[in-house]
Amino acid sequence: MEEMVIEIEIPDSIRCELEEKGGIDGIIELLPDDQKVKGIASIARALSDPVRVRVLFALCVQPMCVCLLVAMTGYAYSKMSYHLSVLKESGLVCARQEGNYLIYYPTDPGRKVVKGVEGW
Amino acid sequence: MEEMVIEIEIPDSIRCELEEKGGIDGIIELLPDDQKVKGIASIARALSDPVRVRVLFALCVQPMCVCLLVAMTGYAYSKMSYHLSVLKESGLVCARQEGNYLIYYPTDPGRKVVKGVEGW
DNA sequence: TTGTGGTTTGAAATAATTTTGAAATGCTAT
DNA sequence: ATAGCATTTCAAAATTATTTCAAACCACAA
Repeated sequence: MEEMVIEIEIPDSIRCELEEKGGIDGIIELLPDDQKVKGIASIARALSDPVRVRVLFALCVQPMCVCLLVAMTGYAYSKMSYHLSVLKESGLVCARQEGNYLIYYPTDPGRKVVKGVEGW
Repeated sequence: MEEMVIEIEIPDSIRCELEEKGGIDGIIELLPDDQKVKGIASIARALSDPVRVRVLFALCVQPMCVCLLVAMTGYAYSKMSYHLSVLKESGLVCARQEGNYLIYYPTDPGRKVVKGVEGW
């Protein structure tokens, strides 16, 4: 059981508050773990492009095939496909095949994220 | 008052659901407007790096000067400074000067975003 | 089997983000 | 002034993301 020592110089107001919380190590324990942090960053990255935000919201209104998304946005197929793949890899959307068509729709996490983000 | 016409071929299941919602234009009306979409994407972009997620969360535990953040993470000053500037430009954090030190802390939107994101 | 329509993939070009270390800034005390 | 410390800024390098177009793939129908 080692004593906690803060080696660096910082303003008193902060040192005081910091020591109450167990110093740097105390703060670190209050933070989400590495995996959680990476998960948050990776979902945020998936949402970091307006095209993908729009597509994800649209899919929450109703599932759509790629051609419909293309018609709605005016983007090229390959561009849409790229952004869909980013959303899919992040786990926010998935797809089912229906004949010739691939129909994309939000996953449960995808819907939850949209709900949360609407308040931003 | 024009009649709504959908020009493209899509699976019946989707065409049906789509027409109930007023076609493509109906969907578009249900979507957040351009500014809102860009705002969401820009906040998400600020959170799209694990360094920034960790820093924002840490600042929510308590305000910190840069040297403390550097001590906590082990990153170089210039790197930390860069990520803080991204967070600041996105409006998630701000800073006050205290003597020689710059003390960063979350804005209200910053705290709200952290709350929302904890559930992801 | 051949064709057709919907979708993805690949590679090349471009653009944006991140890292790094050195130099600059700005505050504070001497 | 000058010096010292905390922080930012700059420019170059490294990395990653995005766009584009052509080619490939896949399910289906003739």
